[in-house]
Amino acid sequence: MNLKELSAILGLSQTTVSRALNGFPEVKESTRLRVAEAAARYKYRPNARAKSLATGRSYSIGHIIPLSSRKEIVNPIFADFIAGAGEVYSRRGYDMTLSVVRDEDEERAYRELASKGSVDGFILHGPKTDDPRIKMLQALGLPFVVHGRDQNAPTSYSWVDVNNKRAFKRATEFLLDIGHTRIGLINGNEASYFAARRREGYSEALQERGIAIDHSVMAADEMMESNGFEYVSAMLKLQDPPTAYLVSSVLLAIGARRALQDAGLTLGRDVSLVTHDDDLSYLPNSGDIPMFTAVRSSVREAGQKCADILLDVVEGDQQAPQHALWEAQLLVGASTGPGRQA
Amino acid sequence: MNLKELSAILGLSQTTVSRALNGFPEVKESTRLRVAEAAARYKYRPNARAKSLATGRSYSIGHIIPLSSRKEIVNPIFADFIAGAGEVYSRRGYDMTLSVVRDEDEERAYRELASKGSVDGFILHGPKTDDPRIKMLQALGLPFVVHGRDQNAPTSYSWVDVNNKRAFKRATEFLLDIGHTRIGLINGNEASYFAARRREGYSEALQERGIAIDHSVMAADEMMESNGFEYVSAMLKLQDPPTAYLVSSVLLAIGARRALQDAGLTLGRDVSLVTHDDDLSYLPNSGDIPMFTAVRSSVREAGQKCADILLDVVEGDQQAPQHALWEAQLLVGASTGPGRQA
DNA sequence: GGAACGATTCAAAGCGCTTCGAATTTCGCC
DNA sequence: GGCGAAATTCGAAGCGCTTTGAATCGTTCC
Repeated sequence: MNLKELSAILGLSQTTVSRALNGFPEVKESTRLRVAEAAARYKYRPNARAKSLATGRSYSIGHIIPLSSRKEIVNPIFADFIAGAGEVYSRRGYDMTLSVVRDEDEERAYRELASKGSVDGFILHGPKTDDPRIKMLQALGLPFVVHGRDQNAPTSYSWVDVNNKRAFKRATEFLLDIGHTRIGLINGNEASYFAARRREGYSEALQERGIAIDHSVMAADEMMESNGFEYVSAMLKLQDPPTAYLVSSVLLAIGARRALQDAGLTLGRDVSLVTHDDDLSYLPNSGDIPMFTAVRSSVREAGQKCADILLDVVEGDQQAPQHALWEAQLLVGASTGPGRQA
Repeated sequence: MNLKELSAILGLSQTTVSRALNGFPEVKESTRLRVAEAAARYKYRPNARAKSLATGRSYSIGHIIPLSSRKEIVNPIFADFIAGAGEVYSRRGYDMTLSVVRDEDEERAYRELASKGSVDGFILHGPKTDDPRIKMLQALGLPFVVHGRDQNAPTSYSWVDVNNKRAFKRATEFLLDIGHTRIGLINGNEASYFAARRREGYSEALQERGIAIDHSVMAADEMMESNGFEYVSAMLKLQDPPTAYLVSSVLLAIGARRALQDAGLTLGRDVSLVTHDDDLSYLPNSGDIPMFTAVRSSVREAGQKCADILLDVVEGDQQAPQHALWEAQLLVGASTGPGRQA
């Protein structure tokens, strides 16, 4: 069933039917009703391609998911982020166009989706420090929102981010307050802006208490279980291993726990750990007493927020770049306890 | 830059330029070259919407991701599955259209994407036993491939699946062989066909050895860390707790390990565990000695296979339904050891 | 030299929808 | 009863591409 057929059935012009369906004011109310009814009865749905050709809008938002080419890892937060964004898209009548590409093809993927007219805007994931993609997207001219941010970027743009520096500073201070002075950091890849900021927070907290930065208890890499295990295992072999760890994701924390367990150490008693918690649906860290003490911020909500901001821009309701900087909650769980007196 | 402009520059008709670009035979070779060169120089890319309106094809594949409405959980395997499928789409010139919807809206989402003409086909995820979506998709008339299968479905369709029953039977036999007779099962939601099959494999292996099925050591639920923890914790409180566990995902296994650890038990020594391993990129269970003994099958490869099969159908190279039934590898890792003599 | 034919190229219609500008109705009021 | 404005509705053009059927060009062959 297409517009032509539907209007023929109704004995109206395509113009009127189209307007009735799209809520234009110049259609008589009784006509609108009649049209709506017929549309429902014949299950008429406008062809999205034709509509978008006619309007120049595609009603689809592009997400480019880079595949770390060395390790072929998909960032596990995508599932939840996309769930959040996807809810908003559905609600507001948009689709999501996803491209999974290797790092090196990422820029091309953006250009292609844009020049093919497949999307009305983009969500940019995981910006690096001095991320060239931001400049590129601005040049492309399509609206976009960044999940995360890059303060070094030359101009302004919309973003949604967690105050990563503050979160990690607070987490570090929390560990210091309960008596730890030797704190290991297992961070995400520090080329990413968020990880760089977390490290700054960690460093700043230590320095303010006069504790020297020790690179032998700092690591930065992909946030996967095995890395949590590897880096903590390595640090345990040091002369004076950390008595506490600050890690950048629950997956790292789980790996860390495994390493500690293998060494016969118990989390929350022998060693403390604070993790960043993206509140992933399949890795809940909740309950009466969460298993990990954590700085938490929901990736899913970030997805919703990014989508809402982007659609506001796409629909022209908003011109000026929008920002949302969220503070992470500090949640005390079972993985922390007083530092042993050295 | 659009076709009209490009052909004007070249002094050719749109027809010829279009044909040159799309590899039709009736274009003089020298002309084709000239066109290709100009297209590259001016970075011409055909407008996907216009192309698809003209051809009736959309060059996009739909994935509907259901959000478990009770728990709002996104299945963590999606990230890897989509990475696999996405690679194939990119390579073969397709996009992926993703919709995240609540369970109850799923059927509507399929219909909508289909009637809007937004996609050329679908991938159906996680079929349940007697899944109504399969019938519905057949009625819709668009090609589709199921990741997993439902043997109770009335008619034939394409699918890619793991031999879940065999895998779990082998895993159970493995545990039996090394001396375990009391084996707990922490399965995925058994409304899903894959989980039902796994349970069959488990049951069959036990029955063949004359061991009674005991529902008090069987659980089936969402495959998240916390559930692994909860169910194993509960089973540990039984009169005679299992000496071994068979679990349906690495996340469950991780939760199980935590429960065991909290009870002062060590995996591979006091208690054994075999897990299904989807080989997720951020949860690697590898290394010289994998941390978990596992039956493994790559979800990412399944994504690739599904995509390839689907595109073959979409492009008309294939008519008959295709099937791929993969056997899982049984990988011995560190989580299993001889059962204690009771 | 011209008919016949294959090789190229082209003009125009059409995909299904929106939207501009014009035409037609309807209505209030003198 | 008739006029002008407001309320509705309509015809047709256009979005950018593919594709059909026709036109043009260059060769070959008698």
